[in-house]
Amino acid sequence: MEIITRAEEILLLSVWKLQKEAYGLAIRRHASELLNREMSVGAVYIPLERLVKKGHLTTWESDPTDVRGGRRKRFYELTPAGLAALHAVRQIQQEAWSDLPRLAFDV
Amino acid sequence: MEIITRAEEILLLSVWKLQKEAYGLAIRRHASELLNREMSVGAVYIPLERLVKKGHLTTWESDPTDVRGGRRKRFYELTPAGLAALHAVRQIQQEAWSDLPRLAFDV
DNA sequence: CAATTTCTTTTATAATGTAAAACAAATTAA
DNA sequence: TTAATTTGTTTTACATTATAAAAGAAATTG
Repeated sequence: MEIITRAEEILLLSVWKLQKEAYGLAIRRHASELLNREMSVGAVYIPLERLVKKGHLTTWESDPTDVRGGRRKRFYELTPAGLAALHAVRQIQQEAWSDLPRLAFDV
Repeated sequence: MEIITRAEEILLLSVWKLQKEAYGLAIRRHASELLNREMSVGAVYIPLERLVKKGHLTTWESDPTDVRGGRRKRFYELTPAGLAALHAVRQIQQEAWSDLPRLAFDV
């Protein structure tokens, strides 16, 4: 199992969280909130495309809705492989953060 | 606060964990165990050097010991800034992993 | 059909990650 | 006293990932 990067983790979790509203700009907004800084558009779409290619996400283009102007949305959904990758990284994190000794400062 | 990468997180936590034994190859061994794969030498020393430059680690070269052959060790220690960076990333992780809805599969 | 809105794609570059090779400093053996 | 061995670090060269900014597309509204 290839370990995912932090950007990939945040994007996969954003897709998971947003469920039926997981499209590019909404993912960008959510991920930006998690990170407390505005992500650029490219910093979202390019990793998303990579995650699709790796099989961690599926994607499709929506039909136009009659609710708004603007271009069609591209939606994303987590695959079982994507979920497995998240579980794997979670496990590593928990292991890495366990049994840390006291420090000389700021304990 | 610049968010650290996963490699940086693993290396900082390894330094923290190893305490007085935090030198290059020992860090490599520990981080490799955490990730369940052998990290190359460069994959450790280069990010370590970057972390020193960013102020997240301090480093110094040991005196030779009379216990073994081999070159002197370069030790590393976490700085308060490094600890703060770890706390920051930890907080983001906890937020990102909270309140996730049920999935259609493998729940 | 021009203007506006919402959204995605592309481009170009910077930063990070990695393997492999080279190099260095110590001890031990011949 | 030097060759061999051991342990460790540094350098090099390249692949992958991250990012900002610009461009392009598809929809609605005036």
